[in-house]
Amino acid sequence: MVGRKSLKGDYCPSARSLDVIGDWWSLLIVRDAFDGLTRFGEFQKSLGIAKNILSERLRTLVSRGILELVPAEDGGSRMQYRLTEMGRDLFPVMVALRQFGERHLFEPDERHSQLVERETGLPVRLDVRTQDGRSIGAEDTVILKVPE
Amino acid sequence: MVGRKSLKGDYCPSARSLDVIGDWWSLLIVRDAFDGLTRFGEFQKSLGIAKNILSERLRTLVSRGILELVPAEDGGSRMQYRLTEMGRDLFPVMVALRQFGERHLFEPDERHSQLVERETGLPVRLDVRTQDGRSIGAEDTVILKVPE
DNA sequence: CGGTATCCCTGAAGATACTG
DNA sequence: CAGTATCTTCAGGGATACCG
Repeated sequence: MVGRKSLKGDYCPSARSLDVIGDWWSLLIVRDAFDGLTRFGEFQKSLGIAKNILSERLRTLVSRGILELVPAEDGGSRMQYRLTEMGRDLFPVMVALRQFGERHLFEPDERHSQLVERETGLPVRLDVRTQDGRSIGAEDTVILKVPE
Repeated sequence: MVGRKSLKGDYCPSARSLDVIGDWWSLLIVRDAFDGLTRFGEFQKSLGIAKNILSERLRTLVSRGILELVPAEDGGSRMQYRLTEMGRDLFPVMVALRQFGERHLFEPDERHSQLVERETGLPVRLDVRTQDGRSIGAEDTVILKVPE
């Protein structure tokens, strides 16, 4: 994506994810998609990105299966970009980024947008757990490598 | 970081996070740090990155408070890079990326590394919940914007 | 080993004009 | 409105040489 080698063949799932959505604009587009944006113009206005760049990014995201291009609901001939099921699986990534930002990148008195449950207004959190539900930290984990 | 405007002033925590760790190399360095790497040479070998680039990235990560440079444990005069507490708070981000990659970017028969609890060997998972512990999806949430 | 200093090159991003 | 087509710029990144 930049001047770097692809990580398609890497055995590490995180690396592959970075290869697919690891560039700045793509993540911001996905963020906006979670935020309900669907139209080319909406993304452009929100991001202040050049149209050709946006066009290329959207096309890439569609080709990777993160977004899909579907007829707009308003019945017109226009199309809209929507998150696929795969795209929606990026939700935890977005929440994790948000949580980190909230915790470390705002001054105490500084306000920021909040992610809450629609029905109840309760703040949304995210944590790492074992399969049997115990919450754990990085220190408690280890990576099992694939034998080369 | 690339040819783009800074998001320091953005009200969205996700955007700010991307501003701090949103480039490819930084995330891979952080991944390796979680994996236990601490030395310049270890990162270089693992990533195959040019030394000047690695040097600059490490310096940036230190200046942002993600990594810290501490005397090596072996008593020598060497230093080592370690995750700060703030850096360790990126753990959920890494796990989220990993989980997405595992789910969507590997063939069914393809093997990948695994993140497990050290003590028990149990796989590690991550999910989004409300404050009172109910697991929820993106559809159930909404973003409360900060009034401009 | 653990970097710093240069040089160069590529390609990502912006601006702008144009099209259906 | 929703893009495509060009052109240009500029900084990120690789290679290499050098240093304590």
